Amino acid sequence: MSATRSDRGPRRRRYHHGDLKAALVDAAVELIAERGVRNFSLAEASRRLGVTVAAPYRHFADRDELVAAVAVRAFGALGAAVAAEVDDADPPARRLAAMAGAYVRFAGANPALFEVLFGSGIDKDRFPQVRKAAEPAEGALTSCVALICGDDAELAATLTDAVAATAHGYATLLLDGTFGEASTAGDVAAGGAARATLALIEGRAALL
Amino acid sequence: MSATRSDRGPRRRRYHHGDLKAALVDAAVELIAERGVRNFSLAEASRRLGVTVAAPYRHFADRDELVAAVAVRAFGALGAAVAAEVDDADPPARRLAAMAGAYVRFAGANPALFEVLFGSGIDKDRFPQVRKAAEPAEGALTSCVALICGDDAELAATLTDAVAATAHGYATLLLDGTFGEASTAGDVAAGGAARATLALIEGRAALL
DNA sequence: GTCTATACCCGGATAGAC
DNA sequence: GTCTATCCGGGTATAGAC
Repeated sequence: MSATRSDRGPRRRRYHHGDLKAALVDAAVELIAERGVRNFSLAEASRRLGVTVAAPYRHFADRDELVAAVAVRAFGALGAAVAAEVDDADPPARRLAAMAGAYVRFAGANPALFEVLFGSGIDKDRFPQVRKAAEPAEGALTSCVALICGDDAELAATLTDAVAATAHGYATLLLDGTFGEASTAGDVAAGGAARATLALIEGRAALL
Repeated sequence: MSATRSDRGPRRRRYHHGDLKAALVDAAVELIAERGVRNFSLAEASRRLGVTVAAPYRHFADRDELVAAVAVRAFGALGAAVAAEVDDADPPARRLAAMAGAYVRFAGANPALFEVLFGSGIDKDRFPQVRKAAEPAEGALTSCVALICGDDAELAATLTDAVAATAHGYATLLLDGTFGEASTAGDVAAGGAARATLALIEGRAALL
């Protein structure tokens, strides 16, 4: 048993040097993508980086704090995906439908990240950064709805909820397998969300 | 340390007698309601029943099999809650909206059970009973939609998805705290889901 | 059908050396 | 800032007695 540490196992270079914090977030994203948030552990992230289990505690108070960091990143990616869908040349209704579709498509393409955001019982009071990170995406939604509803603030608020809930529902059902496991399921769900959004807009008089 | 087993702890009577299987499902429902599916363990359920950790394995192959049994029960309760909302005297649109509201209200009233159904990564291929248990609720939905869409099967299928996704979205956002933590949040979400359902019906032409 | 006992593995978290 | 070493707790699952 005289094996030195570097003998056993296909570990990467160690992080004696710099940004272990950032490296941990990267590793966490990878691991969560591979095995889900549920089975994610600080210990395994440490192992993957070739670092001892004690090291992360210099950078994160506990496991949850690292998961929160992943959530911040995930909200950023989600916001970018939705914003990328906005084409100012399109009429507002079309834009809103595209945003709903992008939301669902993001969930289908990044199920683990989406799960971090909504299925990991993360404490948003303890980690206000997470709530903060969600604001860009929310803003894109509300401002687009405002264009449709004009100055009817009550309708705008209700329609915003309805569109958000519908897109979110398609996304979660997609991840639950309701639309099948095939690679086409994501497109089916995204298309459904987009058209449902249009239907909500058309029938919005019934919202009040 | 000569304490006999019955000395330590406020255990209930032991189950040397009968329906440990049913008792385990009951205990699981309680525990999951108290602490969530995530933190549910066979071991703790055993403890609560005053039974050793080995006993459950006579009745369930593993933890997941017990969780699946809880899911079957939960789907039954959900189906009953939705069906109870159907009043044949009402017009179909109103009925559908009421069902959506009932779905959301069930989630708000039984967050843990709802979480078992959709947030516990339960393998529905391994446990087909779970999928089976969902059918009554689905049937109530589809048959109501059929009354609205007449013989347009494609529209019916799309509207069914849209209504389901919308109700599901309101339910999951409700449990995520989006509508606040107050006791009124459930009613807000349920009302929103019902009205959004009406809007989807009104605007259903945009679904195709 | 339930018990006792135990083997096993894993994760969280900390103390103290370097 | 990372290491070594370790404690602690918890859950899963099995073997074999009763």
